[in-house]
Amino acid sequence: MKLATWNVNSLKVRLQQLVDWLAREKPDAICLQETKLEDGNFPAAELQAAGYRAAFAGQKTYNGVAIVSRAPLAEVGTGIPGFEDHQKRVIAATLDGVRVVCLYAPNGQAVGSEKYDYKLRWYGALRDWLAEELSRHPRLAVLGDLNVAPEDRDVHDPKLWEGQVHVSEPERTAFRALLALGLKDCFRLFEQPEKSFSWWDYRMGAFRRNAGLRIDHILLSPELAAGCSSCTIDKAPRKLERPSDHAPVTAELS
DNA sequence: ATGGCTACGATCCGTAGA
Repeated sequence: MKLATWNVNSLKVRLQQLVDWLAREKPDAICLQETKLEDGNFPAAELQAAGYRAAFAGQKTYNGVAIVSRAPLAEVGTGIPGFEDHQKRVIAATLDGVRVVCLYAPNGQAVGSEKYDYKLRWYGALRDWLAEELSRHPRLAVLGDLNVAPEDRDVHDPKLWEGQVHVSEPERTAFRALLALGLKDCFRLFEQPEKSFSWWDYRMGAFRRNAGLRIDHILLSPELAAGCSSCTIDKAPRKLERPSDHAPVTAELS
């Protein structure tokens, strides 16, 4: 099984790029973030024509998540149970016997801001919920834009970013709390090129300079991690005209 | 230099992203 995640930064703008990517990479499922579409405008017909069905939870302008899958999607749920949130950041579904959780973590804006507090609260609620999901679903895959660069090697210039949002110690601690549940950072199960990133700022020629962060992640339960054979970041879509600022991340499972 | 793009919904600028 091939699973992927991609923050498309507007599915309306990136639909053709997504359809092209699906045709080329043929994943079994892809988790999308920042669709920025109300559910009535979700391009279900276009994706169906490409051979995929979808579960989605969106809103205008901001946020919005979707799971796009070849197999039927069962037990679809949205949001973190018990965590009141009008922002559409979470959708989960079961496909081919795998529980897939698609996440768009809050950005956090600036350390100490109200949005930063919300990010840490969101992570706390996420941890508790994933602990339950893991006990219910031994085959659990958590994919998405988690908006945390877990280690300094996930940051192009750790000195420049030191203490900043996405890198601050409380955020990294919140991220590690997910790993403490037994989830594995799939990308680090394998030898990877140095300076591997999944996001590059649109400004300052950041992509050309490879001035990026690795903030898009695939976390796997122990059972799925044991059968994982690869995890890669595909930089090709970032080179296209009008790209998303994020690249897709893909994992192969047996 | 604290900016520099991009998307969006609103106008011809503000908010947000990361």
